[in-house]
Amino acid sequence: MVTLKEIAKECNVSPTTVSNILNGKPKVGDDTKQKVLETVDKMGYKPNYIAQGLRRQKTRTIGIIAEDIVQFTTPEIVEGIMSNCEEKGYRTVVKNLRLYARWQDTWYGNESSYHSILDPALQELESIRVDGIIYVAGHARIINCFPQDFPIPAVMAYAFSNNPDIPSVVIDDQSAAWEIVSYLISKGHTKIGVIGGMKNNIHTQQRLLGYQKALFENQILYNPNWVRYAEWEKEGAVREARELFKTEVTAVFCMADRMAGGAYACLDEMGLRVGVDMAVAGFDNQNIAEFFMPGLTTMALPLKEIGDRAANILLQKIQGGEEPEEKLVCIPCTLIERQSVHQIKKE
Amino acid sequence: MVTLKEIAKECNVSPTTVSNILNGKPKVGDDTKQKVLETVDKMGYKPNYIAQGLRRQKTRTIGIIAEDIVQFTTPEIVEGIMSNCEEKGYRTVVKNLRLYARWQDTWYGNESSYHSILDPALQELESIRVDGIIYVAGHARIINCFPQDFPIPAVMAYAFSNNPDIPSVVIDDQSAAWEIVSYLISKGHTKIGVIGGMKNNIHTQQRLLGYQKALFENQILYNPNWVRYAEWEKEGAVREARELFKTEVTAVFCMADRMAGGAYACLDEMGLRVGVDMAVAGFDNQNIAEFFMPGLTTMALPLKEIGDRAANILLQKIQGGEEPEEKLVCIPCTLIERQSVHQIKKE
DNA sequence: GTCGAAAGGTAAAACGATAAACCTAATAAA
DNA sequence: TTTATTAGGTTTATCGTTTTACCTTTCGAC
Repeated sequence: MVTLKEIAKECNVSPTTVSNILNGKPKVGDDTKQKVLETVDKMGYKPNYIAQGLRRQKTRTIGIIAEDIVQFTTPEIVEGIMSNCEEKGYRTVVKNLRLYARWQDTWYGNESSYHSILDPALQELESIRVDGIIYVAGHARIINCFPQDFPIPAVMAYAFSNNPDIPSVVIDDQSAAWEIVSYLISKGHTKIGVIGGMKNNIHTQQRLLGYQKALFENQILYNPNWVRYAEWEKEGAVREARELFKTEVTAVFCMADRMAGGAYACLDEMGLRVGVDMAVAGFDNQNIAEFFMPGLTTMALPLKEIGDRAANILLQKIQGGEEPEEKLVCIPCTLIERQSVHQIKKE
Repeated sequence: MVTLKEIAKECNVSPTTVSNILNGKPKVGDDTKQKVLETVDKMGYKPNYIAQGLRRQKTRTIGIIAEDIVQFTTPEIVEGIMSNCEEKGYRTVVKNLRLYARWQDTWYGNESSYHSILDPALQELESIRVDGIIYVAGHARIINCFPQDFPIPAVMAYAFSNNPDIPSVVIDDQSAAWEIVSYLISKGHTKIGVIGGMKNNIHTQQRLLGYQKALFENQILYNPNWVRYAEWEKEGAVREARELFKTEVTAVFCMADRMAGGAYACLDEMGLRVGVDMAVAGFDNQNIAEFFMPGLTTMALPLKEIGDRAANILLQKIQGGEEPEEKLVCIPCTLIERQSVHQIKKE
């Protein structure tokens, strides 16, 4: 591989001059500059980022820690981070924790097993001397991932840090739930069931609040019997839907598209038609939603934007040294209207 | 950040000794070793991979070039690469070309626009001084991505290189198509339609060969009128299915699950039931397949294994210097049986 | 004619680790 | 006794850049 020094020798100048030219420093003559640039091109010189990093003590590299890269939310968040970083001349290195694969879909390991997975990844990023780190969670919760005095600037995406110094970028669950439940109400539904995720999960709780708020604003009584909890998966949702659809609900708000799939399956069992006999609303706008028949009305997650904002905050911190004024950024979701929610007459 | 030199001073030994201890070299006394290791731990020393990389002229980093990381096949291939590399002590750096996003879903840009996207990514990986590169394609074709005398060891995943020195790891399209069509035949179907992808695409052509082979082995006449081409997407498949289902076919082999979604939609329009009135088989086992109603019988892509094998080949080349004996590795797909294919009586 | 500033450079040190060569004392072998 | 070997180190150079400090020459102003 050709080095600066070789370019310098070829042009009869010092390595310093070549370096100055390539880095756009002033005080170089036009003819020298041209000759050097030509030689660089001719000899196929590629700057050595390793050597640069060592000397500059800056790598222009951002570390991304992903809880699970095959989780459906992750690639798009990562892509949001990457494209923003790339635009600003930063590289990214992804470490995949494979959390859910390792915990065999239990969603929650214990704290010590978590740290035995996380800490080596963190170590590694420190050894690479990344300039900053973004942690991409698979689902929202409060995570104890960065120690109190963590030396590298960091940002959380899609979850909260228990360390108050770390900014977090999350979705606005409550408003999103409010929006889609309000939509159901606008279509004439007043008896609206809910199939939530895990009961103590932040997504579930916030979305339930949004549901309650929408009901309250429309003076609809909140009936706790119509609120059921599955485990974010289709099977549990089928089970809960069977019970729920014994009641007089005309619509159901499922807190995940996968669970809406369970509601569809249950209705199919019962010989009822989605969007005709029962309205179903989802959440996530996972790619499966458009293949449901009829298409699932749902809330689209602003995944790419989450990554984008997280990167913005981190890079601002790194480049300008400024702390963001808001430590918690909530991004709104978007209603995607398909055919699973029908209009009914008000009673 | 604490350095080797500081550890050395603290322990009254030379930096070399500390380095030797940390790298497991022989010729160090047990007491010195223990003292150094304690100090390393106490002072929180993290080796500087940047400095290591510069001195060793090896970064233990593999570059991954992804055509599009949000393409459904990509994350799992990448995960396969990452977990294999991690196991062997290699890091990975992902560059996302965002090809399909940039080409606005046309699937094919022209050669010069392609290189204006690829070349900077390649340059960047060279500047990082990666030890090797894996190119992860979004769909199979012959790609002109590495120049003839490319100086860094490289491997293609999910597509072919036009440079014969570069090994490729791809799926065995023909056998997979043969397997699922044979399955249809085993269920009594003899009039089997096909909805393929783009006509000149390698996947399409190979899968068609598998289809023909299965027919031939069962002495079923090949009827070209039953073979239609959509563009890998649902909408085109609906269009083609409308025509196809005017014929006497009892089953259809769709070369992508998304297109099977189109067949489902068309059958729904016509008031026919999948898995009862018409058998539908897919390809990909994309996550949507299990949410189809009834569940879609399809071929699962060995994505993780593709990544795993590609990494194996690359690392062997890097570590041992051996060229792989086979330049083209085909990985078989797996039949996933759900409910979209029913048994019919033979005539 | 001298002083100051600017233009256009160069030399040497440094970033943090490691490889290669070298050193010393103790022990073993001849 | 002499020589060789080994254990347990140390010294020095080096990887490819960039930074800091320094050096000329030229030109314009006074």
